[in-house]
Amino acid sequence: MSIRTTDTKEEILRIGKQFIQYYGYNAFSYADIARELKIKNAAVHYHFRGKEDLLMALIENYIQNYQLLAQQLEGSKLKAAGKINKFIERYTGLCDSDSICIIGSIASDYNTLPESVKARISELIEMVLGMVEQTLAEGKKKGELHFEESPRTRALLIMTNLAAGVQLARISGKADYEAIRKALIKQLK
Amino acid sequence: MSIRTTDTKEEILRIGKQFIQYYGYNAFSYADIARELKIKNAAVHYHFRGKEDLLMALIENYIQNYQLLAQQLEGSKLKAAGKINKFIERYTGLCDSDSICIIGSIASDYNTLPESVKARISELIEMVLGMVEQTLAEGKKKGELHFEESPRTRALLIMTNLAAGVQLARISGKADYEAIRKALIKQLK
DNA sequence: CTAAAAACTTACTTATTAGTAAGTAACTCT
DNA sequence: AGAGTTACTTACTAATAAGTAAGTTTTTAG
Repeated sequence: MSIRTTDTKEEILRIGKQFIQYYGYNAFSYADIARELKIKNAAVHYHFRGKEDLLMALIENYIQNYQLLAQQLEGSKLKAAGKINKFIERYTGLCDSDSICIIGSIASDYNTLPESVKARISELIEMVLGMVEQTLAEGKKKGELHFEESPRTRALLIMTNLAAGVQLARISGKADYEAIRKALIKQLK
Repeated sequence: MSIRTTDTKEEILRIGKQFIQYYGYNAFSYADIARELKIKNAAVHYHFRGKEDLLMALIENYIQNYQLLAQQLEGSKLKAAGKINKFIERYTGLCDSDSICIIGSIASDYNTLPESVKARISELIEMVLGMVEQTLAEGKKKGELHFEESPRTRALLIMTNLAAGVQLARISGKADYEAIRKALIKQLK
């Protein structure tokens, strides 16, 4: 068993994710990925038959990643506000690297995607919204969080604030994102 | 003086706007516009030297459009809530045509744009946010609107809810947008 | 050590992209 | 009516796009 210092397939995923978050899905090519990793065009095609396959793989990664977060939160002693903050932190991280979340990025290009990908994105969004919704519902039940709307609506409000917040931040600056972030936390108290 | 039934330049702008809002800025080409209008590629280049120039023209249109709205609101007898509703209505309209707002669309492709365009988008966003902020501030002062945050922050929250709301709606359905819309209105009471 | 499988590169193809130079038709102004 | 201007079309170019077939190197497993 040898130790592999670099795994090309994972590197492609890493760069692909970076490009989607930084430039947008329809603004980069396999050639760009190849150039970045100093491999050939065809090598990218070897690992991912086409761009859609790469995107699909990234979506699967994203889903797994959130499922992992769900498990961690379930087994944690964090209060509801702390759990919500874990979601918020992900967006704050994006903001720092002038990137937007994959969902927000893909949302702009949504009508250019094949049905198979659209369907999976839909599931991903349902999952994330469901997680936030459940966390909010529990927090409210325990008296840790306070809000007027239904948990679903509150989840929608929070996630749209965050998704568009990072989009806005790279145009008008991080101060606006920070204002949003602080307001979100305060609103739940 | 002849009556011109179609003005190619305006048709190009119309289709360009449609494509940006439906497919995204980096997902359509001049050839697509030409095909749609049954003119030649070069005719599009004649009116707009390059894609950036077309985008810039659309941004200018957008700015003018909002300035017009600003004038209309200033001279109107609408209460603050009614004015805010005028902003919301624009997004509701987009939602109905499976489209997203130009700003949201461009935000995804922001890092692929030349500095000149970036700067103008920045100004556009400042203008829109400023308008909403001012409306909110006046409404609060008159006791017509109620919210905790600063007018700027509240404007950020509303506009990000709307921008990402329409993005979300074409993936997860219009019901989610409607929930957001109603919550926004209710929150200000 | 060796065969097969995995991970590539080389060398293409076909389609699309943005863009332009040169020509033509139509309108408009005097 | 004729000259200039406007609004195009025709016919390209050069660059980039996705994708693939065939060959080569590297790794792994027996």
